[in-house]
Amino acid sequence: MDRSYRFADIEVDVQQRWIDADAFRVARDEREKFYCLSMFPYPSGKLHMGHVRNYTIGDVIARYQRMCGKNVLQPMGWDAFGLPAENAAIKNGVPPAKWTRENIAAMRAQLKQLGFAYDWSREIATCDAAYYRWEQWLFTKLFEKGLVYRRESVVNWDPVDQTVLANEQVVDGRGWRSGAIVEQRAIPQWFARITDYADELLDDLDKLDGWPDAVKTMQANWIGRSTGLEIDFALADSTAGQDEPLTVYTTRPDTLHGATYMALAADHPLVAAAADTDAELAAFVEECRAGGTAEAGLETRDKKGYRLSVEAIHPLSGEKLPIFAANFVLMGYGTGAVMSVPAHDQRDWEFAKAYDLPIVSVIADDSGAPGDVGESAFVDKGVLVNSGADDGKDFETAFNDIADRLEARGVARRKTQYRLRDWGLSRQRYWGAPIPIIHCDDCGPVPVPEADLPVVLPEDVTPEGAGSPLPNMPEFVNCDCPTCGKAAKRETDTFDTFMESSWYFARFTCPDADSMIDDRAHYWMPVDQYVGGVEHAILHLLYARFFQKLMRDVGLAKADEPFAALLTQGMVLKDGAKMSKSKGNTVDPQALIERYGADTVRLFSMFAAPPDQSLEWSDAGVEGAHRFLHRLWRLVVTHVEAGVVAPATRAQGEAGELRRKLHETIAKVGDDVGRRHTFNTAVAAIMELANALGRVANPPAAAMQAVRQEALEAIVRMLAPITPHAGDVLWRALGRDGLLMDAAWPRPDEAALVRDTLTLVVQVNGKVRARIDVPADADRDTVAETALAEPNVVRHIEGKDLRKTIVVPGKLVNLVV
RNA sequence: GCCCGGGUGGCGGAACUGGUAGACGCGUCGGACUCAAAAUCCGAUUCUGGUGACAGAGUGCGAGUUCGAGUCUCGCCCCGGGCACCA
Repeated sequence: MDRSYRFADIEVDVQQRWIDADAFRVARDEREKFYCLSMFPYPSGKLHMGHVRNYTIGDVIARYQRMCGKNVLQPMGWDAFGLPAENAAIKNGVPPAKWTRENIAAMRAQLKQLGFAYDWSREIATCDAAYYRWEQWLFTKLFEKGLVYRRESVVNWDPVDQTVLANEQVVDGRGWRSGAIVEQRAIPQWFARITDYADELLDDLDKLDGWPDAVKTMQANWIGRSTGLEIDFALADSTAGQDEPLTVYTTRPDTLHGATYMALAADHPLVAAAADTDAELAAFVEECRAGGTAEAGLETRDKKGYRLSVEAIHPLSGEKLPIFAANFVLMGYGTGAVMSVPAHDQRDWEFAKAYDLPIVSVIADDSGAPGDVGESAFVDKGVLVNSGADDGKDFETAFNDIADRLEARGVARRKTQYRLRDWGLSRQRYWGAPIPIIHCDDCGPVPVPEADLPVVLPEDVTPEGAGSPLPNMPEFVNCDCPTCGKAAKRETDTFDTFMESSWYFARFTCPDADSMIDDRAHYWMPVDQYVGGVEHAILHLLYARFFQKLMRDVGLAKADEPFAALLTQGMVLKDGAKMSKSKGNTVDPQALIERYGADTVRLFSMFAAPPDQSLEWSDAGVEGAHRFLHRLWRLVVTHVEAGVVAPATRAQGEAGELRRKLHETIAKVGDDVGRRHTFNTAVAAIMELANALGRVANPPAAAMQAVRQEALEAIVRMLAPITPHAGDVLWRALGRDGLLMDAAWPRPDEAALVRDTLTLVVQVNGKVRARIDVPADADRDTVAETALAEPNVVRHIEGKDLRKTIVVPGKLVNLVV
């Protein structure tokens, strides 16, 4: 073998061996399957370190499972529709399709250089009509089932560029190009009834044992199921020209006695009606519409209100309550009206302070007195006070008694509500999948018939400025109504790009199917391990779970959930900040691969941090990883020159000690890689073992040479998922045939793990004072006696009473004096 | 504002179920090899005091539970992710 580690030649040669063996192409067979999937990338140009980290994690898991004997599917594709392609088109005058496909080619080449074990025969690009036709098809099925519908909804409107902006394009309430104050504008858009699935999406989280609790909690909170009461507040008079009561929803009807005012969204019908005759109110409503639709912006701006001339009637006391139009109540949530209980809700409290409204505490604290609301709201649940006949009741009793009374009068209804809103699918964009709808003056919106699918997006188009070019393309827009045959107009909005990423995992199982998916999905699904950025913890993962259930309910899929296990990867940082072009702190993986090789880049990515935490980039750390590979290479060279031998199966003395270290390492690394996914500690353990091997005198005695052979074979196999190229060459140097990736993952020899003595820690009052060696089978009394005989222990307990002796078997002794 | 994470040496991190804080790597310092340098190898490296054995302090801050807390509880501070049209 080559005495020095020449990564460049090695990586090209080994990758060619994989290609020659067609090593990653998989099909259904009798073995246990394992579907390992990393979130596919948006083809933005070239790979960044976040991609490298993500795909290395996935590849390590896939290769590990393969060595454990499973039939492993690991595919790769491209989430190819999206906003950046349009921005690039405007900037460079290149059609988004061309830009996107060139990026895909560049990034595919980089992924191949990194040696990821993908079955490239399954590659998907979501901008291909062969792919998106099936989500168009599903949309028409959902239309038939009533699971999609059209209604008005607000968007960010740039009044200067005359276009709809994404939230990302609204900076401090202004359009990113024009600088104009962004307005909210309502336009008709398509929605999917994800709220019909809210209960199942929430309840099925319990089935996802392989998901991080943090992600499940975030999803549960996002869905936000609550039980409460919908209450009607009659208006005090009809001067506003409206007799409909104001309906509010509350989870705290026990605080109803403390309601002192009402707050309405600026676009609530009652506000709109009042604004017709009140110019000042109309101006306030305009002001509320400025600054975009993003929730973070709406929630953080100063709370403002405008008092209407109408008043509401409290349903219990009959008192008149003032009504405000308020900028913090949103029409999109619930009913667009809230009952305000300033004593027991912090936001209501702040508004009441600002507008000098009464704050009445109606919930007692632990002492039985009304909760103190002088400095802030008292939000705990408790016993009612200042509540007339309801005084003294606890939350549950008060909730039920008040609900019963109001329901009997027909002015309230118990209701389960969700924070989750229906999924808006429409985008006023060019580079996306066309929504397969035809608008007919007579028939209304008509889905495109299956035979006419796909609705193909014209690709030889370069958007030149703000707005989609599609509405200005008569050849795309003009068509005939599928129902009545009259001239009609095609829908020009495209789908939200989350549509494409909501089912690609299923399509990978059968990329050439002549239906959306076929029964190959029944074999491969669900994904056994999904790997991707934590930033997708809510939206992408929720939509994908929803789609899986939709595909199940149209009879295509069997699995209820798409991803059995999930690993959320942390960010890649440099100098404590996320790598980004704007910060100028990016590291180009390409340069690193050329300088150190793919194996070093992969090794550093796995070693520098646990996968679910952020990773701080370090050039020196990469050097360290590279150095280790050189050291390992030399270790194998030294060993091979001393002679390749049969690996040991038992050993005594010094060789036995080393062999125990080896099998302890095998046990730890298997657990770290297979169960914990803490690749950093697995690498550290392998480095420790390699350090121990480096201390073996050379040339060694026969018994030691056999253990070293066993150890090096184990190290090469344990590193195989992380550094597959160097490993493959070393595997053959050690006298083994075949592809390393098909070698069996090493298993610990239990017999080698046995110890006859253990080292225990002796503490006095919880502080370590000595260490003792005791027989592994020593009983508690023997251990305690040995501990008490230690000179340094004696010093610390002399002249004091021994009050307690705690013996933790195998760990420590704590003497309490 | 709301939801979810994180905070440990000079740096990245380890300590998995409440039981030796700092594994492994980087950096730094010292040594070996060399005419010299690079590479490589050996040793030291949380801080304070001490020649030393050892002693004291120490895991963002402040309380608490416990024989024992980086780990559990409560209250803060700071950083990161998400908030429905970035993907």
